[in-house]
Amino acid sequence: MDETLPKGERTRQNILQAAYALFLNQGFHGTSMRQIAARAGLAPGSIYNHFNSKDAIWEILFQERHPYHHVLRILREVGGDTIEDFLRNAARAMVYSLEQQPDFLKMMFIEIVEFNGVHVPSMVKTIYPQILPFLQRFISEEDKLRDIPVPVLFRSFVGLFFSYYITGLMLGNTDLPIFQEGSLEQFVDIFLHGVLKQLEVR
Amino acid sequence: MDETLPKGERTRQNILQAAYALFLNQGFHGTSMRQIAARAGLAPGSIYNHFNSKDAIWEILFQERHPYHHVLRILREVGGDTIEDFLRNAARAMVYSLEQQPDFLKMMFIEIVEFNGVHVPSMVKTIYPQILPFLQRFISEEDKLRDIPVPVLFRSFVGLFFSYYITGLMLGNTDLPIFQEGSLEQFVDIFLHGVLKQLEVR
DNA sequence: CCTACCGATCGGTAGG
DNA sequence: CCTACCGATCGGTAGG
Repeated sequence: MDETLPKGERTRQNILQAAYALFLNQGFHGTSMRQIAARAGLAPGSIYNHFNSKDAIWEILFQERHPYHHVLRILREVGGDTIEDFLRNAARAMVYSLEQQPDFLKMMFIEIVEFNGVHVPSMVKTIYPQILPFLQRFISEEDKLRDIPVPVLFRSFVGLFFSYYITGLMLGNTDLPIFQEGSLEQFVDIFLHGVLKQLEVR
Repeated sequence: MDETLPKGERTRQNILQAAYALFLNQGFHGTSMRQIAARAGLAPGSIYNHFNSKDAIWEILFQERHPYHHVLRILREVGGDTIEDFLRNAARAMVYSLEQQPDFLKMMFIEIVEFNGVHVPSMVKTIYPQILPFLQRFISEEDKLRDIPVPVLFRSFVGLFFSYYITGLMLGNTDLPIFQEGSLEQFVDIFLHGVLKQLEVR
């Protein structure tokens, strides 16, 4: 934890970090304020010096730690001369992220299961301007792409990782052949082949 | 409700139906036994004549109403001369199901968010034999398919609907152009193009 | 003696 | 930031 922060802000961050870890593991309603306080090293009532309610903690976390921050950062940082390279590199970066913190997509699932998505519209308003540059990138290379609306392309690409994540969890930690290493690379390959007019021979 | 059932069984089914509806709307920990009882037309304590605990209710529901029943029934019932027709018909049936009961995939999200997937492995054991015939179908038409492991194909197809569902919720009920009618048809089109060696001209 | 269920209440914990 | 505590409600069980 950053020692240079004012003490109050440090405590606030401790609470957020504790809540984030607990919510991802137990869900929102499965986590008590007492658990959060204990993990943050506080007395139960002290959280309310920093947040008005349990819901308020979720609202902050959903804004500040929504997976879209991570996904957009990846999309911004990866290079690629062609749209194909760009998508492959982005997918590879997503694989790496999912390995590093396998649960970071869970934020979205918690919002849907426990809040019925009530915080989603305002989040979309925030995201939308940040998505436009990438839609632009698809549009600028439209000649290489099949005739599919660009927003659908983008949605389909993002959906790929949810598809991979949820089916992975559905298959569980079984040894069935259906669950094998490298599947995501193959998911991406199916997507690229489905989206590009022609694929380079590789 | 079936009047021919013995009264005890009828009550049991009322409880399961009430719990199912409430869990899909509020999540597991967000639903109280009292709410379930009220919706089933019972006194709060009476549930315990039929189930030992709240968890026991979830375990039954996760077994009996898991989306895989629905998905496998669709796959069994739809026809199609070619693998392409089969996949398109199956996808169309899934679209219809998602329109009729938009939340039926939520079961899986609740299990992941609120139970960390502890009930998944035993469910997979039950499913696996029922999946094999469809894998077989892919294998029998392998000559029409690109060189992708069949289990990955199947997983990718199932994942398509989760991808569509979750990105739909992420986009919320906004009027943004990214969310448009017919997107799922286009998702399926991308998948088919990504999976088939050649697509019929249409 | 069984089932299905009641009103009331158990020990603990929820958010505040 | 803590201790102490509230109104209410939690999941689960009592006797009849």
